[in-house]
Amino acid sequence: MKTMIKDVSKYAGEEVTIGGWLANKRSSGKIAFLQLRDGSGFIQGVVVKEDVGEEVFAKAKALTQESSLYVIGTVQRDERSPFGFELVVKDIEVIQDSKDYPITPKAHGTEFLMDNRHLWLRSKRQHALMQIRNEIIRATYEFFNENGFSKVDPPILTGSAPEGTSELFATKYFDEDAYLSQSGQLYMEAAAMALGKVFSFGPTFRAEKSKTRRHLIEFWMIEPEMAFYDFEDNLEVQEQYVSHIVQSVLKNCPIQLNTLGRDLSKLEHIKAPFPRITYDDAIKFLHEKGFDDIQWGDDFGAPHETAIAESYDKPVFITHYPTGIKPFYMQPDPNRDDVVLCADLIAPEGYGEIIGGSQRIHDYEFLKRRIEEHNLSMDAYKWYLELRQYGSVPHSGFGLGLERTVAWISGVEHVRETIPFPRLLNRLYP
RNA sequence: UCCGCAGUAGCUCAGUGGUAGAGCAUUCGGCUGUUAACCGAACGGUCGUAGGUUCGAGUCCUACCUGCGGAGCCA
Repeated sequence: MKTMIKDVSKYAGEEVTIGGWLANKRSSGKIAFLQLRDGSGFIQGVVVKEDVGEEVFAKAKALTQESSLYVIGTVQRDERSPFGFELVVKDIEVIQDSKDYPITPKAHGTEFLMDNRHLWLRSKRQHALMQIRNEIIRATYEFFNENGFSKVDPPILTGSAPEGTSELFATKYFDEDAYLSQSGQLYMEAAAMALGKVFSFGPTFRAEKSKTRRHLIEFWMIEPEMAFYDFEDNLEVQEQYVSHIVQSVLKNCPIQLNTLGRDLSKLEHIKAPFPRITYDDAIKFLHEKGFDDIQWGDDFGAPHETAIAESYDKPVFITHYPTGIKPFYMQPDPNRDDVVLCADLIAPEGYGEIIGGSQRIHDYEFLKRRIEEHNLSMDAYKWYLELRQYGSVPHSGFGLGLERTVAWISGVEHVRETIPFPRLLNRLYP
């Protein structure tokens, strides 16, 4: 059994064997420094010529970037290492000699790195991002499992197009038209009527020609749905969930956040409750700020969202949007039917909307009327309407975009680095 | 789809109408508890594509291709 780098602190003073790759090397006539990685972490191996002899030292000097190898050595505490430990190398066994590794230890452009995404993932920065992504996923399962939710998997292939086909990826289901899912929400509503509190975690596809740092063609969404939860209950789940994942990353990924140079003071205070502002007040606020390009009834653009988010140091809920700019299934405010019981959660620092959620209409006749008003196919929504015929209850849910959340917590500019193999407007390779 | 920026060595870039350059990578040599190590040498080019202006184009003009940033739309 090989020792994992992340566990070496348990083996101080002992001899271990590590299976890994050479990330980089600095060598000379008398001493060589091997930057080793094994997937679990990074550590420096030190090869001293007078201790290992000519043969092993020559082997160390000849090592090339990203060669795979077994390294046998003694774990030693050393204050010069940012990690606290080094490996004093005794012997090296090369598994495969790597030639001309494309990603050199110097600056590279985005296009080149994206063309080499399969190799770029090995870098310290990308490794840190993938581990933070994994921690957010782990903390998501932890949060929902501990709070009585069941994970339910909605289908990815769907039949008729729910809300217009322009942003859907069309495919064939034998002889029928089919589309890749752009949201599992409607299915999750059905699941909530069966299991009470449910959440999904899966891919989502949007055939939008979006070209910004916040957009992917294929991205992952977490969609909880809760029976008997009203609008207010929904917001409380959201702020507790987001607080939980931020605090989990702070607790379990300190090395990764440090690798990324993340300012921890921007994350430490992210705890429920989160501030709220109504759409009405947000419009007033924007007018006071000098935005005269937006009127009541318009949806916010990215600059508007950023301006609102900048006046808070936590994520902020924007609530009660006009009915006309939101989907047909959202429950109107009982006090005024020109706004709906919905909220978007806007992340700080300009990362944009990370959650969209609402209370859903549970009255059969009303929902049916809404479907008609939106000129949607009654056949396609037959099963969805039936949820309101057989024991309908008030219920709410939301969807969180994983990559935007990873980008915000990690502090990286672009969502393309937060998913292993991003699908972008002009990228399907590798 | 619209607006803006870019494309020169494997990579990152400089080159301001007159002989194609540097750093990194690679190879060879030197040297050091090194931190994108450093020093010396070698190797490395259809200047995105097509056309045009000019005695002469990497450089100026036109079109196209590709990428990046942003908008719209959204998570």
